[in-house]
Amino acid sequence: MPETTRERIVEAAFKALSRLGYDQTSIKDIAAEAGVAPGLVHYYFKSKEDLVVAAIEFACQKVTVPAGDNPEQVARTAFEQAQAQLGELRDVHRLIFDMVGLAMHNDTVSTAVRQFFAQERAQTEELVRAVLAQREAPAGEAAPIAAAITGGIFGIVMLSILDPELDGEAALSAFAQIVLTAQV
Amino acid sequence: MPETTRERIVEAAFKALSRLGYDQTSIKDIAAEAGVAPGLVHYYFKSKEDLVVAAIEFACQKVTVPAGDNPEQVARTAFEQAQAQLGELRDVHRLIFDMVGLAMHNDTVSTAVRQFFAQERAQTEELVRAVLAQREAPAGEAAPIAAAITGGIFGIVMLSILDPELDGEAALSAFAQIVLTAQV
Amino acid sequence: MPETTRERIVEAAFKALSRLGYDQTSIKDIAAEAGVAPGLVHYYFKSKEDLVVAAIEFACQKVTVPAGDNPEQVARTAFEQAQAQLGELRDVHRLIFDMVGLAMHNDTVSTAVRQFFAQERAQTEELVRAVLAQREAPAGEAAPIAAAITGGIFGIVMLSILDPELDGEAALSAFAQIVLTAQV
Amino acid sequence: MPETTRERIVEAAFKALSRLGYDQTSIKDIAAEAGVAPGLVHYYFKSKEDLVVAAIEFACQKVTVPAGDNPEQVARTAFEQAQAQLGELRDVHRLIFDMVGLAMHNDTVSTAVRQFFAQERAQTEELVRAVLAQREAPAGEAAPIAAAITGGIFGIVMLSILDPELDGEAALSAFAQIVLTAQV
DNA sequence: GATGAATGAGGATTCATTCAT
DNA sequence: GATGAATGAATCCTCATTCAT
Repeated sequence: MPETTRERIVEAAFKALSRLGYDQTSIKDIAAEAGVAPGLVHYYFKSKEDLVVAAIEFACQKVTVPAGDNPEQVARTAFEQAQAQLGELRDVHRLIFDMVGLAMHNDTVSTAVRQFFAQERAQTEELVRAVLAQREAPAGEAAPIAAAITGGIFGIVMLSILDPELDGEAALSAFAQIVLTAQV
Repeated sequence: MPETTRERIVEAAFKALSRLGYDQTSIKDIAAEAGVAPGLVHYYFKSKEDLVVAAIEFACQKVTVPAGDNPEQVARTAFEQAQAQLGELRDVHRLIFDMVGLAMHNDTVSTAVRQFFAQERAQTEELVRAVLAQREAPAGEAAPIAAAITGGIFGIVMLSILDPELDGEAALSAFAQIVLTAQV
Repeated sequence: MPETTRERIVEAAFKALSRLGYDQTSIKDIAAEAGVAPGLVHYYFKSKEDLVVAAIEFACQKVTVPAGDNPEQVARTAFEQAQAQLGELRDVHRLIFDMVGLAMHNDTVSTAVRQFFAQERAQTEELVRAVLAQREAPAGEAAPIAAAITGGIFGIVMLSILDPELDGEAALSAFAQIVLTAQV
Repeated sequence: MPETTRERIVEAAFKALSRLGYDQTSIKDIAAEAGVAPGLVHYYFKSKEDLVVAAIEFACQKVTVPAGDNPEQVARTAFEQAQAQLGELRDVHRLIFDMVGLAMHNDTVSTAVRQFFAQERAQTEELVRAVLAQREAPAGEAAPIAAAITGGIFGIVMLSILDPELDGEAALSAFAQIVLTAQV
């Protein structure tokens, strides 16, 4: 595994940030997690902020997209995948929601977080267009619909992370049915 | 308006936290905003954490609920209100999303944030039940549906706060249509 | 001795800076010298820079000026005083010459150091004018003469601090004779 | 120009130190200025201190001395040269005055700085002796006189570097007249 | 209730120096 | 000779918290 030191640090940052949250994670924590000296972190990253951005980008890579020929079918799969990721990508989600707070007050981080969601929205929009085309419906509302669906999924994920009592899978199921049976 | 010192501090905390974010807001900032000495904050609140909880509870009070006889109509109003609150309650939303990050790593705050969303979900669930009853549909799925709708709205609000380019109102409109025309 | 904590810190800064030099003196050193917690230094002074400025101003107060009726006589006394201060104000001089280096690269400190020398120059200029008047000589060149004399004295003091082998008193004597016997 | 790497580093150190000051100049800065890797600096110089000494010695070489048959005339030329150097050797002077602060607390640097001024003083003393001989005056006081003149010139240069408002040339003119018309 | 001085731990960051390649 | 990754100590500064008044 030809992993560079830089990559080790980014991965360590991702883990530590996801576990402890931005302001409870010190550079020292990250260095310890990566098994390097604290000073080395600043050799690769100008500031904590910069490292956080790299960690967010690392998180982005963990997100995968379903593909297929039948749009309606892909949409179903996407919802199922969202349910599966409730567990699989818990660390990514924790990081992202932690960063949302930071993003509201920090431009650099804001850009990275926005990119994460923009990427999600773009993929959803593409799928929405395909489904609308399949249904021979007008595609005019694809953008707001995609925003609504993306927002919807992440909102549900957020609630489910915050409240372990809440059945996230059931909520996502309900959301899937709502979306897939709606008249648009 | 017989506002107590304690209330002044809570309100100042709400303002400062909403504006600057949790870890950029110092007790000194809050004391300055309230016009009191820093030491006094700890007279009323054991710790910063405790004050934050009070600020979250203060934010909860700002949230209002639509009411009415016709459930379907109330639901429509609720979505419209959500759109209006995109602007009106921006400070509340900023505070809440800032606290989400904190809540994932801090039990005390977690409880307060969970309560905020639980309250929202409970109100939505009640409305969902009413609508389902009106439509003579089975009410079994009311809880997950309410979770999906609540999550959906807050997810969209979150995206719209993060990205000023995103048209939150249009997304909420699309979401309203999706939810109201779905077959459940 | 009704000395405030703030004054204790300034005095400690003066002592420590004069002894160790700017970049070898840490805030911790100063706090220790003052007998207070490190954090308190920043309670009174926004930054190390600010504290240094206060220390320079403190040093300024230690400088005294001779006075008298006969200008020529006052001038002689002033040179004698400069010799005496070679020992008495050694700490002030060490601080000032240490700050000269800093002043060349730091605006805040530059202002303070400039003020120190400007004050010296102004006093010298006043004396030069009085002597020229007494001698019934034209006063036109008072400013550059004052600059030359002030610069001269501090230059000699600098050399004498740098090189313990150099006989500062003798050099100041020679300088006094040069200045007092010159035809201007 | 067969400049060795070592020389490139020393020159880069001179430039960087003169521009930024001792403690604002990192080894990395110097390496960058020289176009070499940071590690190489320590291959040629045991420590930053050692490099600084080399830079001071490099600065010494930039200082030239007037020569001639008529001592009184050479003295005049020397003062004129001092005025010209106000601009030409500004970088040397900046470096030297920056190092004065360091020299007071650091023996290695102190030696180098002392040597710089000792060299100046020796040249001045030689000239003083020549002038005194020409005037057929006793040479006994040559050493303190030379110290006074050297200190005087550098003191004026220092004031003029510190305060751009001060007319250094005029002050040096006044100083020249004082020295050349004095009865010693 | 209210003040604000005082504490001390902890954080990000910088940097001279070392060393394997 | 030359590189640049790696180290770890040290620094300034911030801040929640305490407490005498």
